[in-house]
Amino acid sequence: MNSIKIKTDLNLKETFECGQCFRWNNTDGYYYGAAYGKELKLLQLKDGIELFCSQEDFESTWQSYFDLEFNYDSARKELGLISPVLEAASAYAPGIHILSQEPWEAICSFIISQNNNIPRIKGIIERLCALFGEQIGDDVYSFPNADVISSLSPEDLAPIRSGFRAKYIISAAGSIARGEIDLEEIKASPIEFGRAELQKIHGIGPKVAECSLLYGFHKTEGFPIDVWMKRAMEVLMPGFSPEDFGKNAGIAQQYLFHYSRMHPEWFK
DNA sequence: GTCCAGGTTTTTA
DNA sequence: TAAAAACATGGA
Repeated sequence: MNSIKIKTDLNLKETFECGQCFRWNNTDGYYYGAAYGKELKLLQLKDGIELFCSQEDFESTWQSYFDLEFNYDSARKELGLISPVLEAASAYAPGIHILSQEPWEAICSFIISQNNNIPRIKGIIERLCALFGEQIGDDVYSFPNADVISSLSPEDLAPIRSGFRAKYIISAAGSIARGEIDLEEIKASPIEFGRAELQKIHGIGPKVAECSLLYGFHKTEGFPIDVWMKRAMEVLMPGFSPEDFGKNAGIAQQYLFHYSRMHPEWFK
């Protein structure tokens, strides 16, 4: 397998473990995962990353998936001017990139995330892929598309143990498979359209919609507010609102979310 | 046994 | 209309 070395500030550990994605795992120093129907193995280098894939796959999929062309350094500098706390949060994990996940995967994953914890979310998604995705490698499966999921019953989903969220997953898949919710149109439209459209889906409220838009549609002005971000804004950024962070609010959100989750003692 | 987890829906007052 | 309870599951 040939590999490609890229010079970048992207840090795999920070990016994969900051709560935006659920399908990447570290084994013996390498990261393994899948997206867009392709598996990938990665290695962190001192001044970049090494991807074990073809040049073609890099250019068609991974370059944009990992947001390698965006200047995070200048975004961090701009955000740092807003407040010292935000400057500290962005310096805490400066290698975080906002991934461009597949829209349906992001929608489905964050439906599963509601009132749930990250290890269990990962387990549910892993079982969902293994049972209903296509095999694309040695014990690696694609994320099952909405058409496949829409034809299932809650009983079919019982083995993934998603609990009360099963009916939401099936309902969302149906809305998308039937074309009632147009993912392409959301991608091409301003974020307000996506917020309204996604919240028409049974089981999607403001927070899951916002996560889907930021992580699945790369709407970087998106600013998901969960229990952590609510506390983080109250304690770390009093007087500020998401609009103060501008077009890179989503990046600010990710820095603050990760910074807060790594310091739970601040919110006791 | 109780509490909590990157919320949302349903029920209740 | 707004606040509280219910929703499945599993680890602490």
